[in-house]
Amino acid sequence: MTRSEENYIKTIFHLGRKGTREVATNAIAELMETKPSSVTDMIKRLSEKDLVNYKRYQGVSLTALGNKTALGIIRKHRLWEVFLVEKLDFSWDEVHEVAEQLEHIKSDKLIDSLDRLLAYPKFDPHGDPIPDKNGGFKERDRELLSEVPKNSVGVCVGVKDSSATFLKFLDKNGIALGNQIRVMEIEEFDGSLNIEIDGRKMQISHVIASNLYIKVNND
Amino acid sequence: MTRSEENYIKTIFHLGRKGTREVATNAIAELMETKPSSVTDMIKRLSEKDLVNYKRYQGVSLTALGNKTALGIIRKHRLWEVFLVEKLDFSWDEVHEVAEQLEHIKSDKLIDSLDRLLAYPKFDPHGDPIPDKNGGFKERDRELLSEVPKNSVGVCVGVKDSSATFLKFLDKNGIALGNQIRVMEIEEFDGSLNIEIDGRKMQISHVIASNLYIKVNND
DNA sequence: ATATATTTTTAGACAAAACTAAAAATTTGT
DNA sequence: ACAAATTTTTAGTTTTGTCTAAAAATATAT
Ligand SMILES: [Mn+2]
Ligand SMILES: [Mn+2]
Ligand SMILES: [Mn+2]
Ligand SMILES: [Mn+2]
Repeated sequence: MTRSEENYIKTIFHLGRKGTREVATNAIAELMETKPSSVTDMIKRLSEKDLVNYKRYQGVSLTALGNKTALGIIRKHRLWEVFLVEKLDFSWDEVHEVAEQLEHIKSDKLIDSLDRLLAYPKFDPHGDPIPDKNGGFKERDRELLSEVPKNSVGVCVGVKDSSATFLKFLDKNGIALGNQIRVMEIEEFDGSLNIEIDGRKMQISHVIASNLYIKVNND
Repeated sequence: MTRSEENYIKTIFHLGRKGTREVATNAIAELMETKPSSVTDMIKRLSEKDLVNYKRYQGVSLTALGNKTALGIIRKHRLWEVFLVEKLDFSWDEVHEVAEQLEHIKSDKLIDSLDRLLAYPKFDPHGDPIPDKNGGFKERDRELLSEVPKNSVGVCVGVKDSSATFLKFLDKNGIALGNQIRVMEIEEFDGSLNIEIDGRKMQISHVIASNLYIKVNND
């Protein structure tokens, strides 16, 4: 598989999770910053190789083989992200770009050894689950901070938007994965929240809250 | 720079070390397992980018920029080889193939952090020197085992042929970098050697001896 | 010195992956 | 239901990097 094919497969996988079963040509083009005509060309090649199901004008979905391929790439991407943070002291806003390159390195032994070196991590630096060798992974039980009721208590376990700008914003405001969070007040007017995070009180906008995942303590 | 351009630059660098100043089109083609016509095409592109000096039919050589580029790639290649051996328990015959891929990853921060993680190694698993950030490196003082006189004593510091087959042969016969070597006898007839290696006596053929570098103890 | 052999370059083709512009199919609005 | 808007596909180019076959330059051998 070429690098480009792998990137398409990964994008189709991500778009297939959210939203509808069949992924639209335009959606792929937009996410990959390419043109719809290029997407159509590539989809045909992928269809030829039995990685996607494709009927023209009907959108595209991954075959079983395509799905397995996608999970393999995502496993590599996320393991490399952990490596960069844990072993090379990268910050969580710097890892994605490099992982985009590293995810295409082909060597089973390499990725298995990396997994062992990192002590088989289950989640990447953004709180996203890492598929195991066989592509299996459990989506962690979590909710957007913007969706939980007042007085909820939990721990911050992930980000929805993992852009560098958002992550740096969180750093600046001392918000990190693992922090204890209590929702003190939800402002009707603009949806902003008063929270207590690791003992410290602060106010965050609705936009911020809708990009933070927490695991609620259910007693 | 594209991956392919980088591979050409690296090959021209290696061929330029040994042998003559100007590198022949055919030599590049042979080493890269490609056709001479493809080489000519690429050389023109590299010349356009000021990475090589080229006058048709006169062979090719690296410019200052090309040289610096080559050293950067070789630095990455060798650091990754050290990483694979030291951190991921690869054997020295397994690292080259993966390093061929990893050497093309683009991130200064990545390679500097890797260098730090590995404690700034000076040599790769095959005894080849690792250029520093600025492309500087000192070729270690060493000689082929086949060229030193009888009774020489020294330490094994590198291999000339670093193919997996040769390296596995060395493993099988318990020969490794760092071993103490004494040349007991040189057989006139076939150039084979009787050596004592880490206290153990053995006989090795001329071919083997001419692919092992030793640093002779000069007293 | 001249014919022969070797090396290198050119010319023309091809595949991958992208693009633009235009056509075709589908969806939406009234 | 039908026109308009949107989405998707096709057709035709482009760039990178490769190839084969043929031509040109250089090296070698008698
Ligand atoms: Mn990422
Ligand atoms: Mn991630
Ligand atoms: Mn190597
Ligand atoms: Mn090496």
